[in-house]
Amino acid sequence: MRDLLCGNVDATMIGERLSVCGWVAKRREHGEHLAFLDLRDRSGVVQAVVDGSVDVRGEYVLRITGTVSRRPEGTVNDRLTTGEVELTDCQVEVLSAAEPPPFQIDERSDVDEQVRLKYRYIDLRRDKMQRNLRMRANVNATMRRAMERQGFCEVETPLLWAPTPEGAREFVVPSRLHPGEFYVLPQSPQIAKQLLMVGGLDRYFQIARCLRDEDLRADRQFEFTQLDVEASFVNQDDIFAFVSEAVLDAAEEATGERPGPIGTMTWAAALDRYGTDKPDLRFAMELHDLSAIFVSTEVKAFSAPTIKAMRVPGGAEFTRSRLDTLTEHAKSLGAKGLAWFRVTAEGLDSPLVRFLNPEESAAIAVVDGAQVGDLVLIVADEYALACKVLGALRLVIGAPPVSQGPHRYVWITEFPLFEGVDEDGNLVAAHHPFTMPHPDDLELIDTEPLKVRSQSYDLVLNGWELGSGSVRIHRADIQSRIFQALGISDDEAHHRFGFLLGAFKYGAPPHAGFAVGIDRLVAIFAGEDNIREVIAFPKTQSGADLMTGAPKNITERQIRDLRLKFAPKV
RNA sequence: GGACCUGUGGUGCAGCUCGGAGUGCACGCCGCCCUGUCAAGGCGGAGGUCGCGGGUUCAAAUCCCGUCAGGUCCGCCA
Repeated sequence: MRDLLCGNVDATMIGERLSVCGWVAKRREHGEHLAFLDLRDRSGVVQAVVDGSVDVRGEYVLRITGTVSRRPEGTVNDRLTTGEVELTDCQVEVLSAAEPPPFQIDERSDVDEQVRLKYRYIDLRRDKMQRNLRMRANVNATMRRAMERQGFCEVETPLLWAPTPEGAREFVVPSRLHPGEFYVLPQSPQIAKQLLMVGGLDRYFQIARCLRDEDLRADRQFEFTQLDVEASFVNQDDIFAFVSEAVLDAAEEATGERPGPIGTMTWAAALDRYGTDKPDLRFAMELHDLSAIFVSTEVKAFSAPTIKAMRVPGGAEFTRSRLDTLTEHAKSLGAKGLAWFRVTAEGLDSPLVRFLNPEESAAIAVVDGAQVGDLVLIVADEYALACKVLGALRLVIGAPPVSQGPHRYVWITEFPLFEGVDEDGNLVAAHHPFTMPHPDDLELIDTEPLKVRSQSYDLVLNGWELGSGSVRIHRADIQSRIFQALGISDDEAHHRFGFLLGAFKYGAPPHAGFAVGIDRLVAIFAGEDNIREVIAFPKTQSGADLMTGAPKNITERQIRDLRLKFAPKV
């Protein structure tokens, strides 16, 4: 039907008679004797010259057969890759007529996302969406090659899985053949891939869809895609090497530049220095601890276990209203307040300054090498809250847009095994209950469980959590101690994870794994601050698909077959 | 569950503080003119439940209350 793509027509073809197919991107009519048509397909645009008027409108689908000709002197268009040539003596065949689209398909117009999502099939014609989805396909292909090269075997795992309550809320699928019973869609192939290790697959990967019925965000959809990895007879460093290879290959494919090796940082250091477990290393503004200086302070606002300070370069210029906004932000995150100190040539400037003793003033004035013109922000609270609040302010004040700055990867290691206790007083697993504790901390499980580090790790890029993984427990004795600590009885463990524990009885290899969030990875490569821009058919924040109308009612017949009934709305 | 922002011809925006006739801008659309444009140009035209409901008022796009939709965030995301 066509000889080549619109964007590939070039000067080497001059004189040839060729056919191209595509959509009318633009028409410029000059009376009844001359018209220009820009024909667009996935590769770009080419100009066709029509002698006489032509009865087509925007977005008509055409097949144009014409002679590739050099454009006349002075009419070359440098902004088009095909701008040197044009198609002449054109024969135009209308393959499909089109109504005027609900919005204009060009990169200049900024269309409301509600409209774009309703007509996603039109939105996808835009050059940016074409580029993003193509980049995503290339990233997938590159990572798949990297895993295969490293001896990994791609295995598909079920979408209809057994409920394993705990963790993310699961999407539930009613069973027709077993009324009253349910499958769930996997939050991740976690248990399946561990069973593949018991099954001797040795090195598994999958570009896997994961589903979680949790509230959506700019970086979270109900369904998302991971490069899911698990390997036997390996340690944490081996996993870092496998995953780095795939991610760095993907980065090189997407950006044309291969990043250097990915460094590591402990979870404790990340929290202490950046106030988060996913630090954005594109900029400094590290947190500093002034607790020792204020240990016996007279300043009431600073009578707290932890005093955390952050220098804001040039921040002395912040208006009072901006400082108030920052204070409100800090309070909304749970802080009691936010103390600010302008560093001026005459000393510190702050409502609190008259309460400080000279030693305290001096310490604040030199935080992080502060200079005249800088601002120092201080949060006084419990350690974790002070870090978290200042870490959030650090991002609000300093973080560059997603599309700017270098790509700074880091492995975050030694996450705590437990992240606190639930309302029943039981410990809560920070990662999942199959995570191997740090070998040096096994003795602390019974005495100081919250201090136990785990062999789990995250990959972070520019402040985004790209994925996480861990060395898994493969020994029944350790697993049983962990279940005990989590308040999961033998009976309950057997009920919930019996098939996995059963499998481990028959010879489980030591194994470890990881999963990389592909939506987020591609979004950052594409300079998008929202993963919807790299997903063909995403859902809105309320989980609706504006194009299909999902979620929708099902028929009475379907309800009857599934033997469902609905509780009245509360 | 909560906080904040947005909603005005097909699209994007201005108008909203400080109420006074659906007023304006750009793009698109329709008609006419135009033989080298490429964000083509010129002339003319059509197109509106100011998201929806209620309230205040002589009078509401504008003020108040509620609600729906979209977005950003907190909670949530083993």
